Amino acid sequence: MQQAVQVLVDEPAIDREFTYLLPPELASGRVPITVGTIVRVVLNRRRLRGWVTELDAPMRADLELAPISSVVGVGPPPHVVELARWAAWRWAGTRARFLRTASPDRVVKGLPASRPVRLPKGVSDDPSGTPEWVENALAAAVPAPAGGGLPTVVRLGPCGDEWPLVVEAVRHGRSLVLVPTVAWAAQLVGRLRQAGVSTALAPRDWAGAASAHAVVGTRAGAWAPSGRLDVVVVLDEHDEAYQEEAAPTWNARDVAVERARRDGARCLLAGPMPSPDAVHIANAAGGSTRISLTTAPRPDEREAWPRVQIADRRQDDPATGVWCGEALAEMLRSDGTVVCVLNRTGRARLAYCASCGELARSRTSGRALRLEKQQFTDPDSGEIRPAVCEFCGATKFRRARVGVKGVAEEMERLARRPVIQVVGGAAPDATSVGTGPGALDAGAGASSRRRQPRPQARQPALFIGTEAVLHRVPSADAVAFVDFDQELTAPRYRAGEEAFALLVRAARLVGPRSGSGSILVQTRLPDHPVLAAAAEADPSDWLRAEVERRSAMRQPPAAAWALVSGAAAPGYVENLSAGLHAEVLDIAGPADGTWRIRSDNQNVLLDALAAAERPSGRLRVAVDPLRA
DNA sequence: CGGACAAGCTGA
DNA sequence: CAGCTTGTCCGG
Repeated sequence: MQQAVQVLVDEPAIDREFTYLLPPELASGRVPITVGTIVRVVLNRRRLRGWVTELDAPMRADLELAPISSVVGVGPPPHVVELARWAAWRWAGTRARFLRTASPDRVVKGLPASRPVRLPKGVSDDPSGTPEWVENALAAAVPAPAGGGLPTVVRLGPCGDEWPLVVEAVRHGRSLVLVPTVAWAAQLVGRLRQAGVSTALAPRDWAGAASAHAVVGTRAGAWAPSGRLDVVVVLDEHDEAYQEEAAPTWNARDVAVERARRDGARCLLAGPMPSPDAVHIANAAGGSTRISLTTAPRPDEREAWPRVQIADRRQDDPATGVWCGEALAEMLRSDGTVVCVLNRTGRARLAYCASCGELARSRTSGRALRLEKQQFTDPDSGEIRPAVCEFCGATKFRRARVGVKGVAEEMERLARRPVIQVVGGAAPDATSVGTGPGALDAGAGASSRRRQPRPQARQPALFIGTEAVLHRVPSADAVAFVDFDQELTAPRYRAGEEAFALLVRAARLVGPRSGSGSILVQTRLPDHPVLAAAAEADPSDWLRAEVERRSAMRQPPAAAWALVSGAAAPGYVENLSAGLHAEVLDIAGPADGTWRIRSDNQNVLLDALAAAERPSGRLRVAVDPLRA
């Protein structure tokens, strides 16, 4: 009698399993047939790839089963196939999408034999020893039996050394370490190997990850084919690089946390600024119990932040310059490497009081108000009120409006040296097209020769650019944010978090407090919690306020959101509102063809999304997207 | 998704 | 009513 297996075809639009016969010659071939094995099948005259999802599927007497055409190669191990099932629920996507991410990009015919676990002897010889707080962090992350453990949040300054944490992790067993960039991953892999730890870079060395003691990976690394893990570490867990922008909007940190939970592994969410999401995850399922937080000792954390100088623009005479205050002017005249950041979005229109300099902001959300014809418009509530300064009662306002190009030209005159403009795609590693970096010659704005600026750390230079500049320039003596209010008041619920992340990046460019580097922030909101946190090298107060605000405004992670759009959206939303828990769903829309479904309980939302029937046609469901 | 097949529209 | 478009269904 022939064996039959279930196969999930690699066609997200189909998202169904089919039964196929497994011919004996394929069952005993070179590639072992397990759950996850990648096969080729014919479905409706089309040849498709697919994954085996079940061995020994029941025979179907009612139809003539087709055989599997061929075995392509090794696929994700069974527990990762299960993880993909969970992720499909968690982000309202199809399993095929996740299994693709979890599969090797080239055919793998066999895995290397699992090497005997060799604990890193070399690293334990480190004369300085393991810092006590690192030991505490690992100890705090002891997994509860039966996968009930919660992650520990670990806080260390932006220039702090994460190496002891990584060493301590691999010492505790088989580890998965996630980092936001390939460069960082490669550097960690090299260091671990040098220390004698068998290490694979995921997802690049897919097959190697199956047997390595330590796996270091970027976003897709969360899907590495490792066996049962003992420790999961996510470095810079706040970094947006972990989140997939296209639907399904999955986040590698969250996948890693779930993986740790399933394996009963210790889980550490580390970084200089714990994200509200991490706090939520570590916060015993949203209850009010205290979160597990380990921080580097205060002196260490303080040392790991550079000095942050806050230039209060309210006190500057507007006549001296629209974009440049005294402190910045002085910094520009210095002869070190200076990086100026200006996220010029032409649409950002800020208004500030002509007499006291205070920025006009919404009382509820803190977002910048729009000034139109002597009236303020609140971008959140749509409320309109007369333009009167809340602080001094004056009625005259000025508009702040600055762009990279104009500033670059003035900056050259001021600094008396060439300014290198770096404007590019927002994605740090993406090759930018069109607006690629080019050098500006002094005075001449229109240099026709465009070339990559190979930023040399040795040679002092003056850079200006959008936040992309923080990804391109490796180090600097100073970083200046020309107009930080734009970041602080951007019309996105994560604006504060993103602004803080920029300061973290800047901190890494200029180095720790004991060095000579510094950050300068021009602002009309000098008391903003984000700025206070960076200046004090302590994000505690900011985090507390941010978590409270998200909770009060029912924003993620306090509430779960799903944005639904596409041709099939109207029918799908109708099915949702007719569903079982419709009364606890908050359905709003459509606005620009997009509905927003909200619930205070994530499980309720996700179960409802999964239960509602999807009409045929294009449908995009984005769960907790970054921008909403 | 993409092929099959049915139902609807058009023009000589 | 052939010849074409448009829509719905379904796959092992």
